[in-house]
Amino acid sequence: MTRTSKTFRMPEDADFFDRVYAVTRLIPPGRITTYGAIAAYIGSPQAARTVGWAMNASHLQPGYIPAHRVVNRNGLLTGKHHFRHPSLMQELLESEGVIVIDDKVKDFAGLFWDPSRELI
DNA sequence: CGTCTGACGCACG
DNA sequence: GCGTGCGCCAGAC
Repeated sequence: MTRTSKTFRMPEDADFFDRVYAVTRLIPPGRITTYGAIAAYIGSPQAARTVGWAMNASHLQPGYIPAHRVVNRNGLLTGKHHFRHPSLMQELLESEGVIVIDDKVKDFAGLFWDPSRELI
């Protein structure tokens, strides 16, 4: 029997940013998701932009937040300029086996990790 | 308090 | 395929 989803309970009192970070931490290495998918999962399907804003402050949060695993809906590494070096986002992804060509994730569909589908 | 700016995404022309 | 406008949430000024 294959288990493709994991149980996960979002803290009731978590604010928007905390919810974003909670989901982002659950993205498995070598997989990717999108700003919009995270926004939709935490109940604000039109707040993809705000998810990006949250990523901008992710390095100030306690613990490790794999922000490099979040790309835009086309698989583009739109957040690369916010890492210590513009190439770091791609390097982190490639270290996990993700191929990036021209700032775009290869096999985006196959690597896409949708919290709405993976988390219960 | 008003206004602008985003690591977005969608509708529309 | 490209430009424009808007909602979403938060922070800067």
